[in-house]
Amino acid sequence: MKKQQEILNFINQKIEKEGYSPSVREIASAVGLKSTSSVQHHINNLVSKGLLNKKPNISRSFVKNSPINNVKLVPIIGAISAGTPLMAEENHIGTIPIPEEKFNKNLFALRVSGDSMIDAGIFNGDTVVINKEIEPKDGDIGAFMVNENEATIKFLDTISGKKYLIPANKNYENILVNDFIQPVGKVVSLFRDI
Amino acid sequence: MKKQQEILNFINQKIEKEGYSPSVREIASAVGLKSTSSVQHHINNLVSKGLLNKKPNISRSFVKNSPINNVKLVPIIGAISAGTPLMAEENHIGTIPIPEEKFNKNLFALRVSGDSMIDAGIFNGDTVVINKEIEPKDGDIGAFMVNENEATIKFLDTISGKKYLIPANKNYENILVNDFIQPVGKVVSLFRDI
DNA sequence: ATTTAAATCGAACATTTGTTCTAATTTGTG
DNA sequence: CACAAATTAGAACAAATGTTCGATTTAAAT
Repeated sequence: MKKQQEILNFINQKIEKEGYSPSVREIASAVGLKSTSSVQHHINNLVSKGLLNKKPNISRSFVKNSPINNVKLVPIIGAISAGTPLMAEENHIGTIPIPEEKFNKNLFALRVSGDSMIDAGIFNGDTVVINKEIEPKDGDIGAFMVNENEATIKFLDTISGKKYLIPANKNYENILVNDFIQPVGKVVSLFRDI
Repeated sequence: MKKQQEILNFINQKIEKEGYSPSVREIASAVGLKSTSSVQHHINNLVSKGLLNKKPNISRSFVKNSPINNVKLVPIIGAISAGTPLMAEENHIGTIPIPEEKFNKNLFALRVSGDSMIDAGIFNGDTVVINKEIEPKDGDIGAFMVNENEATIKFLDTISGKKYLIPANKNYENILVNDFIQPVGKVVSLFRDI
């Protein structure tokens, strides 16, 4: 019973460390068994218990059942160079890991520049994740293209019948939404290195 | 040149989808090559270019060079129940993905409760990542055990020769550091769902 | 068209590898 | 101790697999 756990640990550890599965003989020598059939015996038990995944007759086909597979990477957009579209490859300055349950294909991340949202706890240098599928509604924090090349993070709200981009910093003015301001998506997460 | 990309894509795709590497023959039939040596030829090129990792003479030992492998999971600590140590399993309320370059074994995450650090942009419900290896210095934001069961996030600083935990909210008082207050680590990252 | 280089093929070989079978050994139980 | 069950060992085998070599075809360059 303890050998099975030992085998399971070694398999996961090997995949984690080396990037590929161990062979039955590598397992045998790692856990101190002299016969491959002893390993096979435990493997069969682990598989029938659902604790281990493998394909029959295929070498090194153990599959790691680790939560690390439930992570997706989202591109981070940095400075937007003139004329290039927002999501262009040359604007990507990194990636950010996102748990899969929050993930969909229309997420991306934006490096925040400036302190116009400081009262909302969004600081210069922070990274915000934006869901392009959700159009920001009144009261939401959204990302907007204010001209062809510049993206900004602001609250959206309606004041006396007109839509405004509203900074969270009294030193900045509200911006009346005109036809040249286009919503990109809703801000859904925030990351900061301290 | 295009075949090499095709092979690389198939390998990564296979690992991503199945969880283990393809064999040379599986690659051959997937990309439409009739000889294993043709595949071998391209594999050698890819390896010497540094675009592919594999161990010689070991089957299915291709290593996916995807950035998703460079992600580690860090436990999130929620409410600390009475009497249980900070890192006890029962306090873990989730995990948070962290890029590997920032990762070391002494990271964990804490769900922030309260608004005492609101002026530092740390809000109620945020998740902060704490490095237990770094003892917070003056000016740093750190996590501290204020009694056996309660952790708090505060600035640390020295005022007229005495150490204080300093909230970032004028509605809260500074806390004089006594023997019952122990540093846990330095706050290094912050995550927020919006 | 001629030459050169690159890509592909076909076959073969030596290991590696998963699997099976039976026997020996250890462990647990009454 | 005696017995049954679980674990391990040993050997063997067929299939899978990585690799190499020389020949052939294809593509590129002169």
